[in-house]
Amino acid sequence: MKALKKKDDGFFSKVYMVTRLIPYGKVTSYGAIARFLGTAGSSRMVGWAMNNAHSLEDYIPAHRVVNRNGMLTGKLHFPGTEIMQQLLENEGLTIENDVIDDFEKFFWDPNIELCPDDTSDI
DNA sequence: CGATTGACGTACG
DNA sequence: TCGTACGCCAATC
Repeated sequence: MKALKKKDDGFFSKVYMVTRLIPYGKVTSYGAIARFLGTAGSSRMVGWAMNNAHSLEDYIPAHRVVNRNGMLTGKLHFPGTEIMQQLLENEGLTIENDVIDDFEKFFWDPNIELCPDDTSDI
């Protein structure tokens, strides 16, 4: 059964997995991911994972992950100060004053979309 | 090896 | 209602 079980080495792998699953034109929050992983209070780790994501070979759409307020807090960490905003706008979102307009409208909750029940076995 | 930091979130005053 | 303090876990200095 281990084969079926992804046995994510840890918190980070899960974060990357979920982040990669974020559909085009959608965004999510660190807290949502953290909660999906079962560690709602460890939202900080999600941010750390994003920081480490730059070293990953896999492409991690970190620009689709924002804070609870829908603010592009991590945009400063991108190669360009406006890269994150540009990417989101390219996906059809509207960024105003570094804040996503209608954030909840584009919000993508992994707990709902990914069916947490499935992860129980996978 | 110990202390600090870190792309957040929640609780409390 | 707004501002400040604390907690989470891992990585870095």
